[in-house]
Amino acid sequence: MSKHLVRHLKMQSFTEENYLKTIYHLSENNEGAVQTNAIAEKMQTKAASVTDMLRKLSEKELINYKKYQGAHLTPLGKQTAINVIRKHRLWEVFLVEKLNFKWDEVHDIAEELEHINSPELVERLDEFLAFPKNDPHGDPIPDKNGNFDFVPFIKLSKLKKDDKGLIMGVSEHSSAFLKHLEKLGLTLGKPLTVSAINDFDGSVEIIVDDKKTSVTREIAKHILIRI
Amino acid sequence: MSKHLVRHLKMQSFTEENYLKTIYHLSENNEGAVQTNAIAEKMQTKAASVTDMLRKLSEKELINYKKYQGAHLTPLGKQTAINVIRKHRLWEVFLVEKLNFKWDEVHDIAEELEHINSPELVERLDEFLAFPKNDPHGDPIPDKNGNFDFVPFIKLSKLKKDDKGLIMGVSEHSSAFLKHLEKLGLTLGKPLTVSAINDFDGSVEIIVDDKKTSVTREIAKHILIRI
DNA sequence: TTAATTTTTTAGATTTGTCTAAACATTTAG
DNA sequence: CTAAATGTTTAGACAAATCTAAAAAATTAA
Repeated sequence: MSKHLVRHLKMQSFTEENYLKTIYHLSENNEGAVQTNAIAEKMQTKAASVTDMLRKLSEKELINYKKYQGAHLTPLGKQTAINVIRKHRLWEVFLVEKLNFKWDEVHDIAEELEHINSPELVERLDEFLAFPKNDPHGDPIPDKNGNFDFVPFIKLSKLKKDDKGLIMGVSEHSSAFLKHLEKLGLTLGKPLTVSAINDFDGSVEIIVDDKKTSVTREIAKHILIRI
Repeated sequence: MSKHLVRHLKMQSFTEENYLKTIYHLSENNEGAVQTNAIAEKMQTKAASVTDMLRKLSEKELINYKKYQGAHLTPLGKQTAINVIRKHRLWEVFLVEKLNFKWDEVHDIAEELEHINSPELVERLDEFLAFPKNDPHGDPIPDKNGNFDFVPFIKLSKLKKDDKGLIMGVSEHSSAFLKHLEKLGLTLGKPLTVSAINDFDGSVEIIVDDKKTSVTREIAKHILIRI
């Protein structure tokens, strides 16, 4: 890594930050230690590379790690991860609100911007954007102390016939997925009603804007609803 | 360098981009080949490291380089350098105009932002900022084709007694330098008159806002004037 | 509870960008 | 026009992050 990127005191490389972020996301769902292979898969790398990095992060006291036992974040590592996530989501808001990008175009750019290291920049950006609570995909933006404004939600795939709700977010950020939702009129804040659930394949039939449409069970799992 | 930063087709690392930018700036003043030591000094690195990098950039056809003969940019290398400079200056405008940073606070942050790789982002940022012609230090911002809107200027150190002009820019971006100018009321666009030049040390006495002040010859060299 | 399978780690290489020390070229001065 | 000084390159090493192939540990299943 070039010396030109080296930061001030708590130096974390882009790569280290990406590992911490991945470990954070993987421990969001199932509590407990995060496994080497799970990290490798998420980061599109090899288990051997992950092992090397886990040892390094452990030496820096960013994670707790013992051989064959997986990893979990220390308070310092968690704080670092949340800060990267905060930056990612704030930049996404900027890209959509100020530069008129669509919600399916911002993920990759934010992956780069999230590593810019300037606490002052983050706070001023937050202010410029009027302290947004959620990013363009509905994900909560942690405040400067790392606290999330937690809003409970249910996966669309868990709803029953005749349940109603608002689309609050998505748990998949790929451009293909988001474009598909857009085509079906499924955007943030939209009210919907479940009109039927297909016994055979679990696909969900919904009514949005008075129009009937249907999504596969796989897609329904990634649509987050507030009832 | 992490694979997470790897760009699309014409992949240039941050380091490579910084070398190209430095070579560009060094060839702005004195035409001809840029010397190894000059690059090493500007980049705060060693001549041996520069030699290695020059060979690499030469293989990628970003510079022309022959042993002991220095380097100069190929059209491709020049285009790459100008694009980095364009991004740097646009981000500086953003930081000052939108996030209310002072002109002496933006250089280091822009050094990071200039490497974000998204042509779409740059064009949208340019539009968002209403296509600015100059950055907060007066430097011209190349357009998307790499063309500069060239405005001729003279260094304050070259003016004679009773010459009048406008402050159009600065050729030194350190916070200390810029804060000093600010304290003297020397900001962009300010009209000034040279009231005297000190024979002994070359320092320049000027009148700004009807107040008499004085700058050393070294400082005067970095203040750019349009008569 | 041994055997098969999966997961994880180790060993050894590779790439990028850097360094120091020493050798080699070029330029400048006497 | 040599000799000294300056500038540049080579050689060899190192740290970060990655890889493949093989070994070791843990888990699952018969």
